[in-house]
Amino acid sequence: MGTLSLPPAICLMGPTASGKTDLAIEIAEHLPCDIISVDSALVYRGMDIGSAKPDAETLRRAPHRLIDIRDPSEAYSAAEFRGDAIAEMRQIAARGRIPLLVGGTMLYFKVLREGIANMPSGDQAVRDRIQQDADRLGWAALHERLRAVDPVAAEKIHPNNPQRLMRALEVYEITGVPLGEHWQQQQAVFDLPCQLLQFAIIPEDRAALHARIEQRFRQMIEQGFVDEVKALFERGDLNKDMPALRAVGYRQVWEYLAGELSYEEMLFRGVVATRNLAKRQLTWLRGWPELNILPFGEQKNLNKVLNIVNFASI
RNA sequence: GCCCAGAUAGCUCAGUCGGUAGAGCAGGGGAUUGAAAAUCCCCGUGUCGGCAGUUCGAUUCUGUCUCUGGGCA
Repeated sequence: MGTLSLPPAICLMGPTASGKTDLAIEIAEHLPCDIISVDSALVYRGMDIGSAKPDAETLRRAPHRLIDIRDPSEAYSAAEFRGDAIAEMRQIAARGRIPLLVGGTMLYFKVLREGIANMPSGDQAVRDRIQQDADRLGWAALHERLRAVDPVAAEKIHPNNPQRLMRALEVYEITGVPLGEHWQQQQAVFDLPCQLLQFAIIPEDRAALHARIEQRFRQMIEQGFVDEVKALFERGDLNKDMPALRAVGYRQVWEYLAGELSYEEMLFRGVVATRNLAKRQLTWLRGWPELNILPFGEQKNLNKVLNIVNFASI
């Protein structure tokens, strides 16, 4: 582990629609905490309803950092998140307060804890070039190309996974060093310089979470989700391949607005996409190290968190 | 009432020239290093609508009944 140059922080994780935000705000009312959002969709401005971003009133009472820091035309990344989050944690600690990291983007939590290899960020020009090769030769051929220069990565990446093949080829093309070697070079220096007290809301009953997800999606629609996406749709400079518009719900409403889906189909697929997301989030959480598990929708969760935090004497 | 078309996995359907069946979606499990709310991998026994007949053998052919569409009266 690296040096513990920062005081401990609290993490609150869990699948979508599990009530993380509500619990976080309660915690912030009882402890001197400042909230940092750990969410790849909340970073986008103008994406409020469909991302279940806390409303303006809530944000006034309990400010969230790392929300609304990107335009939907821009990309954000796990590596950027790590740098941003640590900077915010330092600031919060400097004021003698406790960072409370809340969200459902599990890769961000992982990268925060364990670090990320020092590699170049994505380069659109390089990606376009690789995509052209893929269109011409097929991804199977590109997988072979990767195997020749980076057998370690090729072994780990399935030939049907264009996104990861793309990234591995991109890193090699830009640096001339295989992804596999970058991973090797990753050192303890990347470890997070502070202790984390980790909590996760994990629904015991999947059906209950599914019900909540469907109810919430319908509620978003009632609150004007379609108009929200319509505003993005009509800007004219956005498209549905951009990371922001690939977000759950936004993609389906976008396709509805583009005439590719009926209203009913959009509703159904939006709910399904959200359920699938929750499942993937729960997969991350299963076997997550040093986790304090909180049941779904329990009043006692706040006390449980306060007790454990007290015990850890933060 | 008559005619036609259907009835197969939770849903939409394919298929079996007679040897008890498989896709997509849903659902479940897993992976996860600058797109991660992304991307990808694995998982399919179901009285093949009921009953009867032909047959060594019927989900498949025949008859009949029930139900659902559509048409004609």
